[in-house]
Amino acid sequence: MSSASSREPVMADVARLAGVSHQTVSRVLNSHPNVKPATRTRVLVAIEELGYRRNSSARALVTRRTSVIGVVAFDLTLYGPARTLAGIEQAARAQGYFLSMVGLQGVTREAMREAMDYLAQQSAEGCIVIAPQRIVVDALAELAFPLPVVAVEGGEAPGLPVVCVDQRGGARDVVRHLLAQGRHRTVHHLAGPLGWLEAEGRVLGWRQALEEAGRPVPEPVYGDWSSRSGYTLGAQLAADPDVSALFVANDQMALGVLRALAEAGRRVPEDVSVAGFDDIPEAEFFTPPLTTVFQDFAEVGRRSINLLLDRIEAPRSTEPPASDIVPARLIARASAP
Amino acid sequence: MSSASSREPVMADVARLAGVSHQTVSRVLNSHPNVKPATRTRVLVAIEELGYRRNSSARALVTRRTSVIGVVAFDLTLYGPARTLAGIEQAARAQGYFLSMVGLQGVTREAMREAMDYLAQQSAEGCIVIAPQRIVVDALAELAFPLPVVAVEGGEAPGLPVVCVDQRGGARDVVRHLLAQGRHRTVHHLAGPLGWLEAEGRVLGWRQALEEAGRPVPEPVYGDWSSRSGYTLGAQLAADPDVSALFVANDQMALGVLRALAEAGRRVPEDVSVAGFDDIPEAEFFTPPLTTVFQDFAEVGRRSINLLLDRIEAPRSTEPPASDIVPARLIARASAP
DNA sequence: AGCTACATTGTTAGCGCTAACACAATGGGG
DNA sequence: CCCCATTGTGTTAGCGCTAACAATGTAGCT
Repeated sequence: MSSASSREPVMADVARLAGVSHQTVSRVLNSHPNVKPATRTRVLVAIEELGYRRNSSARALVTRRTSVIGVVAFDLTLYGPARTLAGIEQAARAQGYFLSMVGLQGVTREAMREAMDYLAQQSAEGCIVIAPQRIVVDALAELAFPLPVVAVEGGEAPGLPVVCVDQRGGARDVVRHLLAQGRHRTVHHLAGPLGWLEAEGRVLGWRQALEEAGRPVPEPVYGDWSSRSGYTLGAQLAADPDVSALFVANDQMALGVLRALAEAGRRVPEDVSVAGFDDIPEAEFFTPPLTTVFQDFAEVGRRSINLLLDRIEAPRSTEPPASDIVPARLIARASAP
Repeated sequence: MSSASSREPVMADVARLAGVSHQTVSRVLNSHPNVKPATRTRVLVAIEELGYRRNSSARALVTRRTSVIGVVAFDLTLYGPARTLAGIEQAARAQGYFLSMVGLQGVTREAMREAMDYLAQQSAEGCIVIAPQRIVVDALAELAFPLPVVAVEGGEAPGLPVVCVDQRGGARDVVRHLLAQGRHRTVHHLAGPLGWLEAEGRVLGWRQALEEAGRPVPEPVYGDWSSRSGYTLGAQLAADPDVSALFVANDQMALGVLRALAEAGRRVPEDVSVAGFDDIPEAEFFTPPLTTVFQDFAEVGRRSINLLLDRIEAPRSTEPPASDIVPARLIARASAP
């Protein structure tokens, strides 16, 4: 390897050792065509010997490309966002991009602008926003940002490229599955919080499936994604004898619901059928195992990087922003067989 | 704001508009002392007017500081890492650093080296590794890396600065709590996978508490953190009439255990007391609510950034690497009251 | 031989910024 | 009224790299 030296080696050091000009070293590093194989080898040997690494700042300065992509996320302890981030990270790395993380300090226009400023400060080339709330998507569509943006899990948004899972289709499938049991007059819905696009999509799908089947559409109840809210609201629903099938907007809330139903003495699935959404790894081990909807977040991450890179490579494309919808998949388990 | 121009404004543009030299603009931006207030104002106005933003690459090139900190994480869908990352992100931003995410492609020396190379390529100034496996910490301690490193959740590691939660203390508290009920001869342990430092710490604390109390120490059973493994191994433990108190190494596995016990007809806590570890938000809504141990991951994130920044500011400090242990807190609930 | 075409390498000029120094302009103290 | 310290500002020289062009060499053809 390299002998300890006072400063990191630079291109000129490699050039000297290889007996070429620094430009030839640059050519080797950038895979330019016209370098004699023998020369290339000498350069590579010199690089290895010195443990040389190209200075990314100098490179970015002259090429005007930082290879940095920003990711803005609101809450990574939620299953979906964490999973999506993992998918994004892998896809970005595979394409030679670096990922810069920014947490959103609150769900406001102001926080959104702040996060974007922060990324612009780093000269990020583009940005993926994992923020499933309507207000964030609206802010994104309104404010003109200095860099290309792709929203993830944003439902349909006007004038904004979006990648998301087909919430509506997933919800429709669940409700159809519940109705197909043949013993429910209708399906009640414990929805996610208002203002969340995923929650809205699931409400839409649920309603559509009921209307399609000519069933009454009860008023949905709104939780906040947490098991706690599932428990509290589940207790109310458990007290309502009309409730015999329940579609809960995510698995965490469904956990709380299962608990509330158990406490109320209503058996699942004998008395009440319950279905969730997300297929978190724990869902299979709820009491009873939860029927739910699987979302391929890794795929969402991959597609969002692709969409973003398209926009980065073709900066002023006149095409309208494309959106990309990943299908959901019903997973039937004992809570609603 | 700014009028549309063919290229982004640079410092010289601001200087021209403010009628000063570009160096004065630089002084204003870097809060140098000797700038007349009137001049400073003129410069700030010009910056605002042009929508000027300093080029971070150029700045990094000359200062030799990128303000980038790398975070290497293995699996962000685990509760602890996701939480820790959030803490790190906030602390880093507050200190003016950017965060670059790298996923570890596997738990090997090779993957570790690869991740570090990737960060070195970006000229990250330092790096926090969220990797709770022994092999990763060993690799970290052995390989000499080109940048300062802090490990998180690494237990005690020789020659490596580490921030972690007091696993041992937390485990000890749980076991003491279970024994204090007065109706258990001993406490069985469903441990985390071998090779995970957190798992090892919890085994140590569990054993210590039992020995302290003069109780027999049964052979621990090893799971893999997943609810599935908790369910499978829980079924075995449920069949053993000696098992009346069970300390499970994390909440996810505890969920599986609760299910297995329920299926085996053993009531919790009447027949078997169960305790977990982590205090995931769902734990309160298990059936029954789970006694567990809270870990302050946000604090862990904060402290790890502080430790890393210390090492970055004082590059060749001769002091041995400091470690930092965050206390754990027992949360008693119905599963082991 | 002489000329063109092309492959290969070197030379030069920045990218946008900060550090170091140079140079006014000021303001007491002798 | 000069001297020197202090304050404010401008000038210059890079940081390490790539793009553009210039300068070789080398082969193929007439």
